[in-house]
Amino acid sequence: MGTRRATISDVAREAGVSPSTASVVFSGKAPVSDATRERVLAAAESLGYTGPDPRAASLRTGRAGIVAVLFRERLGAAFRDPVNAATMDGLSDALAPIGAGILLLREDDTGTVEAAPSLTSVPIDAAVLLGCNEIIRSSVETARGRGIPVVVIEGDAGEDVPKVMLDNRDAQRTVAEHVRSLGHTDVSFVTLRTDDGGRRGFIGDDTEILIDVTRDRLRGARDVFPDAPAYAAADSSIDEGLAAGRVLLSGPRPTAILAQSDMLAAGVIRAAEEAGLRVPEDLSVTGFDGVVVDGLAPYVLTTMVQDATAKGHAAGEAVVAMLVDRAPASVTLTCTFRRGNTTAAR
Amino acid sequence: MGTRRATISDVAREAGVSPSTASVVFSGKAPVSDATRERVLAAAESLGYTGPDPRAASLRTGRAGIVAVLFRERLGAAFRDPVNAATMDGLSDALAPIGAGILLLREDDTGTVEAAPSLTSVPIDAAVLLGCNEIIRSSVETARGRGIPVVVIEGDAGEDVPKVMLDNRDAQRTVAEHVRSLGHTDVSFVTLRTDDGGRRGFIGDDTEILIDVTRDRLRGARDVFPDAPAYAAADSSIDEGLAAGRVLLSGPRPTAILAQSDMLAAGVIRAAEEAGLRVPEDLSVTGFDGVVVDGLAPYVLTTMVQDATAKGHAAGEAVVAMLVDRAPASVTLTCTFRRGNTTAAR
DNA sequence: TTGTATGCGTTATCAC
DNA sequence: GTGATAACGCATACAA
Repeated sequence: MGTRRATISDVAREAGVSPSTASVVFSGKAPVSDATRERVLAAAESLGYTGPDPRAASLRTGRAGIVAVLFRERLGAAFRDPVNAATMDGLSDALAPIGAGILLLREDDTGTVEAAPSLTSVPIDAAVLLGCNEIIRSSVETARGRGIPVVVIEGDAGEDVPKVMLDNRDAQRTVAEHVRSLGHTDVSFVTLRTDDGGRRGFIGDDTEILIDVTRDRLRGARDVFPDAPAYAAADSSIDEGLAAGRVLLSGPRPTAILAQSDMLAAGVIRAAEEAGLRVPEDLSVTGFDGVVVDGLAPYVLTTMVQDATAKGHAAGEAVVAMLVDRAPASVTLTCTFRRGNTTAAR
Repeated sequence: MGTRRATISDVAREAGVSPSTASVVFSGKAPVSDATRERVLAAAESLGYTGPDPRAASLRTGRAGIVAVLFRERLGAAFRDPVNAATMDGLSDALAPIGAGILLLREDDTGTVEAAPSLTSVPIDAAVLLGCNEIIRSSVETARGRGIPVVVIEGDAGEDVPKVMLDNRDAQRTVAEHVRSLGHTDVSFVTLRTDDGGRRGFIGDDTEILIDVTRDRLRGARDVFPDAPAYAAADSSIDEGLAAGRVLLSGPRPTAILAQSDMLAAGVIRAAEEAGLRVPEDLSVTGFDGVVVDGLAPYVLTTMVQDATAKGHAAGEAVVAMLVDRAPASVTLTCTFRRGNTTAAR
């Protein structure tokens, strides 16, 4: 038992071939006669050798077969959000051709830089930054310092970092214009989180918003309703939307509420029902994302539909491009307006 | 530009020290005088060296700082399930002390073994198998063949593979007994998926169930109601529960429906509302998991509460134990009964 | 088609 | 506290 694990050299020796020949048998990078292949495989079998050690191979080839995705939040929280989940699906698909695994990295909330595995301590070929903000931005420098390709989703990390963007501001403006065209003037907003802490409450100045998506969508809404109050939720969930809705419906009542996500909008609708208001007759509600909100039927949200899977896919393709030395493309995806049954004329 | 990236030897030379000393400066594994540390750090800075290459380090140390989690499903689907998400949270926390990242691996549905990164082609220190079934079980052999420690969550992979189990059968029996004690005799079940395909429909024999959790919970329910019909959902979601509920409420109507997850139970409740039934007066509904179902209020499900975070945490601790050569513990977590307001006497 | 030689970048060990 | 040396296991250029 204390015997050391067989290496490819051991296999080669056992098979009576050179290490390079044995290597080729496993990598398939050069033709090998059937006879030798057989012998090598048999030798491997008899020695309990199950293939090249990925650690050694990655040192040699410079490829680890791993792409890191960097999150701000706790991993669980990150995935409960259907938009993130879809993004991961798309990323995973786009990465399949190069056979790269996805490594989840969580930017240390605690500041215990030592213990946290980070872009620098783990073998990766590329990194995808999701939900970029001021803090995460420094990771870009770290990664690029090591020559690791980086792609940013919905964030800006400088000129030469490929990004996958969404037309958040324009899209939110589109919804807002729809609402205005219905005659609404008393409008309130429910926004996504404004910082990593996830504090709830009314937002004064949008400079206090540290998260790009939140800020951009709010600006789009303010393009149409400059003075409408905005209430920040702690995260994108129905329950947060419910809480926000309760607050917004308790004072002087708006006739429309624009939420920055469908989950939040669903919560706002519940708050309205709770207050005895009918949607859309008494209150119009809009969302953002176009995700399927489990259990929201019969409501169909008026919302901007984004293709989160495509977002992940585009990021994955950019990664693949960089890894094969092609120029990666920055893309901006656009949302499409979907009129549901949650908005009506005033 | 074409110049090669600096190595630790370059830094050492620049600083006028030996490579081993430079190494120690970065690893902190041995005392170094302040003066030399300064010089090394300065040299690194000037050469743009940002620390040891993880690939080379992992070859040398035998540690990659990565723990793989193997899923059956698409990544996105895997995480939308709140139980999985919580499990990942727990795992991530338990792994934090050793600073390991989490690598998502999806067992290839396609059979394209070549392209898919798998336990054998990627540098990992340990693997966690989630939602074990017959297919995934072979992965255990693969991993163990390479000397990679493996932990299984809710599955059995043989005597010497540590597992984190849940008392699924006992727990489901507990709920069933509660329902029976309320006087119910006409009962139906809604189960989790029975195989990777996720087909809907009534289940005949439980030998056709390939997923351990589903089979165990069903057995617990059958311990109390041996002849109750069981309808399999395609996955654990409110919408699937709604579909199943519609089917079960369209024929001879049961007075109670036992669902194998809270999400499914929530859907069943919607189906009941849709059919004009009051819960729990006309129909008792139970769930499983004890997760927060976003937007289900004012209902509080009668359910078995499992600590999914603890499950992930236990798996993580087992991994850590194995990595430091301690004997890992197999644990069985137990669920606790929670009486909500969705069950009532017949 | 097969073999030989070399180095990928690091760190553990030991001696000083 | 510091330095010399030897692996770690493999893949590739090149020669045969």
